[in-house]
Amino acid sequence: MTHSEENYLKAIFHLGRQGTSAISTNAIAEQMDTKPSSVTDMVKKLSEKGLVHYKRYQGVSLTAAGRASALAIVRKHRLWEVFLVEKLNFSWDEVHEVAEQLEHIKSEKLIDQLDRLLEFPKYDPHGDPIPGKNGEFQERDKQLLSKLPLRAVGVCVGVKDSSADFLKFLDKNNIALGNEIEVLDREAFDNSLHIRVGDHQLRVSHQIASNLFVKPNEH
Amino acid sequence: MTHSEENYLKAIFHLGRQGTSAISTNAIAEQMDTKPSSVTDMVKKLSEKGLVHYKRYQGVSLTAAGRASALAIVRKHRLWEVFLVEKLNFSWDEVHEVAEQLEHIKSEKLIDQLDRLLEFPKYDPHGDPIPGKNGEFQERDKQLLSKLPLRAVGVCVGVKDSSADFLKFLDKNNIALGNEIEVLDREAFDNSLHIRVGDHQLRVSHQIASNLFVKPNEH
DNA sequence: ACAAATTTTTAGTTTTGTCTAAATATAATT
DNA sequence: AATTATATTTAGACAAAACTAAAAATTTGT
Repeated sequence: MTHSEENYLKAIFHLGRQGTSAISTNAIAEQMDTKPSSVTDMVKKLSEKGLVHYKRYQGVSLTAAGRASALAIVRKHRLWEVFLVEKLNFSWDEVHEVAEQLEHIKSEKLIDQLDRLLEFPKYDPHGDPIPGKNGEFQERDKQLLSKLPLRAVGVCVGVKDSSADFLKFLDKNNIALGNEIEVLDREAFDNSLHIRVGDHQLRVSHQIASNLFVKPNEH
Repeated sequence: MTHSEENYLKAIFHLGRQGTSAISTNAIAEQMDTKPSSVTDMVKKLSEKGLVHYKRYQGVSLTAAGRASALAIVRKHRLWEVFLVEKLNFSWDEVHEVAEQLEHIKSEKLIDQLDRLLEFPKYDPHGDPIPGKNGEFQERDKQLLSKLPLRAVGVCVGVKDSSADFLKFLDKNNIALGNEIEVLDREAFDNSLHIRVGDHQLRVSHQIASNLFVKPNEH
């Protein structure tokens, strides 16, 4: 499988996670920063290889084989991200670009051993789950910070937007995965929040709060 | 720079290490398992980019810029080989194929940090020197085992042929980098050697002995 | 339900890196 | 030095993956 084919499968997989219907040509083109006509070409090719279901004008979806391939790529991408952060001192806003390259390296032993070196991590540096060898993975029990009720306490477990800008903002404000977050107050006017992160407090806009995942404390 | 361009530069660099004259189109084609006409095409392109000196029918050599690029690739290749052996339990006959892929990953921070993680190794798993960030490296003081005089003692520091077959042979016979080797006897008829490796003894053919580098003990 | 707007596909072109087959230059042999 | 052999380059073609512009299908709006 070529790099390009892998990138298409990954994009289709990610689009499929959001809305669950058939994926449109235009959506793929936008996600991949390419032209719809290029998508049509590639989708035909993937269809002939049995990796996607495709009828013209009807959108695309992954076959079982396509989904398995996509999960294998996501697995590699996320394991490499963990490696970069844990072993090579990358910050979480720096990993994506390099992992996009590393995810295409072909060697089963490489990935198995990387998994072992990292002690079989379950989540990547953005809190997203890492599929296992057979593609199995469970989404973590998480909620957007913006959905948390007043006085609720949770642990920061992930981000929805993983753009460098957002991640740098979090770094700058000392918000990291694993931090305890409490909702102290909510401003009715603009839905901004007053929160406690560990032992410091700050105000965050609704936009920030609706891109941060927390695992709510039970009790 | 594309993967293909990088592979050509690396091949030209390696050919240049053996004989020091201009490199022929055919030699490059053979090294890269491609056709001479393809080499001509690529060499023209590299020449336009200022990476090689080229006059038609006159062979090729690296410019300073081309040499620097080649050294950067060799550096990456060899650092990845160390990583695979030291951190991921690869054996020295398994590393080449995967390192060929990893060497093309583009990220300066990645390589700097990998270098640090591995504690700035000077040699790769085959005993070849790893160029520094600025391309500087010194060939180790080494000799072919076949050139060693009777009774001489040396330390195994590298291989000339790094094919999987040869490396597997060495593994099978418990010969590894760092082992002490002594030449006990030489058979005049076929130049085969009776040697001691650490605390075991064996006979090796001239062909084996002329592909194994040792650092002769001073004394 | 029909026209307008949008989405998707087709047709034809480009670039990169490869190839084959033919032509040309260099090297070797007698 | 002429001829043969070998090495190298040119010319033309192809596959992959992208693009543009135009055509066709679908969806939307009234």
